[in-house]
Amino acid sequence: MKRTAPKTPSITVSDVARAANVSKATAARVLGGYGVVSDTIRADVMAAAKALDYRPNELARSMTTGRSGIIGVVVGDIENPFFSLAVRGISDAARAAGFNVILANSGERIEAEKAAVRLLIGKRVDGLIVTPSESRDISHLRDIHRSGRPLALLDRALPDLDVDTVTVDDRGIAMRATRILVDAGHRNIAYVTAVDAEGHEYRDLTQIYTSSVRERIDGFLTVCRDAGIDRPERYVRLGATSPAETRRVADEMLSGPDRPTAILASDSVIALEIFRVIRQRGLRVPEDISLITFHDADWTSVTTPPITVIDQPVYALGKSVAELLIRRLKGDQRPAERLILPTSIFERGSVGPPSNAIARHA
Amino acid sequence: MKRTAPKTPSITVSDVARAANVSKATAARVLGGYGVVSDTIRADVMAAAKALDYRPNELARSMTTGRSGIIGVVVGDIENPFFSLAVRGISDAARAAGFNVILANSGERIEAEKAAVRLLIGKRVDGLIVTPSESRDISHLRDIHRSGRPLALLDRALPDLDVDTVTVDDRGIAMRATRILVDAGHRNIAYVTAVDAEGHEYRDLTQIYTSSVRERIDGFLTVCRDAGIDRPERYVRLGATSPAETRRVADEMLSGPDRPTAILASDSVIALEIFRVIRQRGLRVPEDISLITFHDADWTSVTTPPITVIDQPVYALGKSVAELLIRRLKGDQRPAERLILPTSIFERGSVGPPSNAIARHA
DNA sequence: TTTCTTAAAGAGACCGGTCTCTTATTGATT
DNA sequence: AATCAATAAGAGACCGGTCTCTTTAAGAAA
Repeated sequence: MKRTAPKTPSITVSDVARAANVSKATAARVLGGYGVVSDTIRADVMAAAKALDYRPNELARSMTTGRSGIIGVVVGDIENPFFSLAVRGISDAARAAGFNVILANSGERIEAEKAAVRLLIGKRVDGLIVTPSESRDISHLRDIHRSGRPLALLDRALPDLDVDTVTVDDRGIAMRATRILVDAGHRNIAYVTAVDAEGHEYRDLTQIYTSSVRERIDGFLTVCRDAGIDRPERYVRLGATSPAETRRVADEMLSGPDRPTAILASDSVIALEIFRVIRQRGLRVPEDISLITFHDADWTSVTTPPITVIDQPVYALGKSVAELLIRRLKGDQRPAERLILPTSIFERGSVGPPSNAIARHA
Repeated sequence: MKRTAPKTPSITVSDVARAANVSKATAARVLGGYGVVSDTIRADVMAAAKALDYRPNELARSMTTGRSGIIGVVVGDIENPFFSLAVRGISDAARAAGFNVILANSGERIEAEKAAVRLLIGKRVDGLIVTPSESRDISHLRDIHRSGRPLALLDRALPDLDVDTVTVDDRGIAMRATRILVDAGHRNIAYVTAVDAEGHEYRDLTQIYTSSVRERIDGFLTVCRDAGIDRPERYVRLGATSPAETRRVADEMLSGPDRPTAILASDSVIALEIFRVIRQRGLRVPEDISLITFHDADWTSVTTPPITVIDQPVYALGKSVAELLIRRLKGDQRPAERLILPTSIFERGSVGPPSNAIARHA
């Protein structure tokens, strides 16, 4: 154990003031860019600052001002291209408004999310953007609110939390996607999501604490039921939390007695793994299995066949939520806004008629 | 303009001290977890803190200690899966050691990189990890060094800067990849990189200021020359800085009089776009064009055919550089280390014999 | 009982900025 | 020439922690 950190004696306003033969207050006015200073003195101070290579201590600055110029962002998984892209949207909007972004990963684990929020509040970020991984435990999000810092929600709404929120119409778009599959003749459609629940088996919507996924499943089931499919909830698969888990889920699903003829994947990372498993098992898309996935990830357009996707406006999602937050940071007081961005479907080549009837009899 | 920020009067040590009927110093000892305090007093203070919902102000804390517990990371482009993965490696190592990460994007622009470094130094991060976008202008990196903060370099070495560095053997692996193409019979091999230079035309290595890319081109040219290929530098293509630019470069390249029969792409984002263009032009991989890319990105294994890739140990790259930096932060004084991690090639299906001879006469 | 040692708590300076309040100087007004 | 306002610079408190130094109290040693 070292006794103390190797203090780096950096140049302070006082040092500059001394060198320029002015008071600390005056030097601070010049260096901080506030208050009124005569041109001659300003020049002197600037010269001294340059000579000494003065660098402001942002920490000290934001301690007194109470503002850090930083927006804290907590996302589920930065490696997921969905989030990378949303984060770029956030960063671009933030930079444009003179804010910086500090990024934290929750890994979709509520405890990590809480820790990240606590850290960011401790660092006195000016505001936070969070993708809440759960709707059950949102005490930490309430805390943000209570701490006086604005909070905005990305991609996932929380009915109980009245804050700026930007999402897409998950239920509606899931319905549209499901309808494409139903219209193609599918009756055995699987919905695969990373979200997990008690017992890893889907029973009903109240198990699902991620709002976007709940909405999607709701939409999916609604269309299935409308189409007269019996107990479609049987085909909802949970727990595709990692590539390995997804592979397990997919393997189990594809080797089971009644193999789905179509799959709706909740994100592109899951879809990629499912696509791999389909291939490995010697099955063809869409002849043997149809596939639609959320998020127009890079790879979906270069596979053979290219994948039909739900194109969420991911970049805009990030940009909008950041803009909403920044508006708040600038003192806007209007009631919380819930933005729902339009979403479309890119129909490519991964949907076809179901194979089972033909296959079984062949 | 609001007069002042909406001050949130947060609970401070003094508040807790008052509530617990002890001095500020004692409360601070309990809350800060240092010094000696009796068990009874400790309990009192803790109770008061809980009752008041005290949250330490990390800003104030790190101002006095001089330590922030934060590692600053400046990468070229977070959206590039290469960097996302490396950042995860960094984050994991950091978290394991009790550090947090603050991430900044340079967009491979030197000015943005400098601004990011300045910002992070201002925020008093404990150390920095940078992927230097240029080797020409490294004054800002020198500044870090001078400011007493440790710096570590990721993926790109700087001969002039004697700091901890983790890279791969870019030259060697480029040679291996090129040799695979040469051995398959190719004589017209293009190397496509995002790096740009004066005039956008490759002339010689001294134009290239990104060490990893310079190394790669060097390896590439060496093998080409050894194979007796005439002026292989003609086939080096610069400026694939964005998908649109890549498309432009690829289009120009593939419609030119002597179309390459094989392409070596400097990263997976470039390769994806090239693959798209190849497809659009009705060309086949590998029958018409062979393709190898750096980085084993997700999509490379699901295309038809799957792409032969150079598998860099990206996660390990991030993890190692973070570990090196953390070692420094803990006071290690040993001389700067330059780690070179081993790299391999996954031969998949995107390399075949050249087509031109046959194609031209067919 | 007195003195010495040690543990525990208190007082207050400090980090590096910001910002309010005060003072000195200058020019305009009558 | 005298008064007043406006401008520029200075003095010093403050933000919320940490940390050194001092004081107090209690137990051990003589």
